[in-house]
Amino acid sequence: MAARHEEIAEALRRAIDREDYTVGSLLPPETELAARYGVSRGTVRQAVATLTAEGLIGSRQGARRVVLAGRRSQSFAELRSFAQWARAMGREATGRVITQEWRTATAEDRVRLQLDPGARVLHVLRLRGLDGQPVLLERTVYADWISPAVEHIEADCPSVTQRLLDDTGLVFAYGEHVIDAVAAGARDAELLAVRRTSPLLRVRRVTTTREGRPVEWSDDRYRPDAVSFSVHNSIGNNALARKTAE
Amino acid sequence: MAARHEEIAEALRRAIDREDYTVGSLLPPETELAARYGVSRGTVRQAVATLTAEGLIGSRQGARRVVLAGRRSQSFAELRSFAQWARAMGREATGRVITQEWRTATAEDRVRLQLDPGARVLHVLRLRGLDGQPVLLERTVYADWISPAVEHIEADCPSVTQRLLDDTGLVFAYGEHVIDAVAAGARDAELLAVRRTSPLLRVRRVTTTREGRPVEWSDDRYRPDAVSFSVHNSIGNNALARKTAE
DNA sequence: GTGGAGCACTTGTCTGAACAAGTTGGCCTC
DNA sequence: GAGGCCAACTTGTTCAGACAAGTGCTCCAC
Repeated sequence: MAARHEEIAEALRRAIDREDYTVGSLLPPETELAARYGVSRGTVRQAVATLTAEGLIGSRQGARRVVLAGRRSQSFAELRSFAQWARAMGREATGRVITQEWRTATAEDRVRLQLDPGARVLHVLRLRGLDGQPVLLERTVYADWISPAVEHIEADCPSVTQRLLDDTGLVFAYGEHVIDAVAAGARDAELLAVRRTSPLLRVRRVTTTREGRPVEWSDDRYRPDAVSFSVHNSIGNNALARKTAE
Repeated sequence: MAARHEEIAEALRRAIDREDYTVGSLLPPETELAARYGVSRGTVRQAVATLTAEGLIGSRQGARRVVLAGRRSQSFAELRSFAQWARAMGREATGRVITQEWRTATAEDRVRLQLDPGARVLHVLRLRGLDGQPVLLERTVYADWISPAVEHIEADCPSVTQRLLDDTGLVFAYGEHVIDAVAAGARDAELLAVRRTSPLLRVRRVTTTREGRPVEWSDDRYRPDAVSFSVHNSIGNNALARKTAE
């Protein structure tokens, strides 16, 4: 936390948390906040823009900003790492590799991961749990250039993301997620301890490095009684988009 | 489209669409863009910040911005209105009210919609389709102050959002969405023309006005073979958050 | 050739100022 | 009392400049 605008954003978040500003109430004007924190109006605007993007407050020209949400659905709960997310919630994440094998990249793999023809990719089927309960089945395909580092990670490593960061310095920086629902197959049902045909929440995602290079793509299936997703959107900020089947 | 920074954002979007900048390539430096469009660096930064939030480009201090995604998953495809979204995709939206009735607000209704005890709310069950195929079943509860306007809308109105805007000037400005999966019940199955227990994608949402006042909350169930959702997130921008069951 | 130092380049942060545009509430008129 | 107009307030847009901080490349020494 170096930047002044981040400090101010955090101070405002805490104030909302503390209910200094309750849901539905109005935030002070920018000029007042600028004076209070001893910064220029631009810096305050940067701070409140962050909160607006997070969905905590609403903003429109001419009117004072309004507090939209109170409970801080821990937005630092990173989507990047299952283990980091679990720890942030005070839960313990477990992970276990079920199967792991090398295959030649299919046409779909090559498109999603920007690979050359004939590249060898690593397919990993991993079961993940929260406090001992299985909640997520991941079918992940890793790009050829990162697969060797993934291959030798022990089967019960709780955080692959952290492990890759420590070993190779790799950071998962961007992700594209497509969400739908599927019926559990026989394998899914057995591993997740649900009945066959019971509904699962599916997230297909592609993760890329800071440079924009795809690292992995994955078909993740969650037990919907254990995990859900939440998105905030506003008139000027459409993070979530509806899609039709291709 | 009045603001200069929006024009520049749109110009850059089109350039990425046209593949003037291909996926993985680098965007010109801010100073060069500023010179090209005859604006200050701050205005360019506002434009590229928009594209960064949309997930089209990646940004990090010291390095040139990189193009992350090419295909413009029409991000103006509003999440606010099913009908507007369908039209933007060149599809025809239909809607039909199945049941509609007044009830006294439950405790849950009062919390979600910020209502006083004893308020009367309107429950509407609405089936929506794309090009004649049923794809979405909406169970919506409208706040007492807007329900009278909703009550008299004809049963087959294709766009309730548009209708409320025309009739009352109401704008749906903010939304909080929680996404999971459920098995189709008997009623769901019959109306959506799927087998009972087949998986449905469920979105529970609360919509508010520009002033931050809740208008409606809804349990929407989509046929996952027809509709999915997509979200982009990045290291500094977590629109999507994972949640555990309460 | 390998590693490190250094440098040019690029993005991030912040200021202070000015004007545009939308909102809100009060006042005045009819 | 109802309606409309206006003025104060507040957020949105844009500018020009300065410095901080991270990246990536070249070049040099070993």
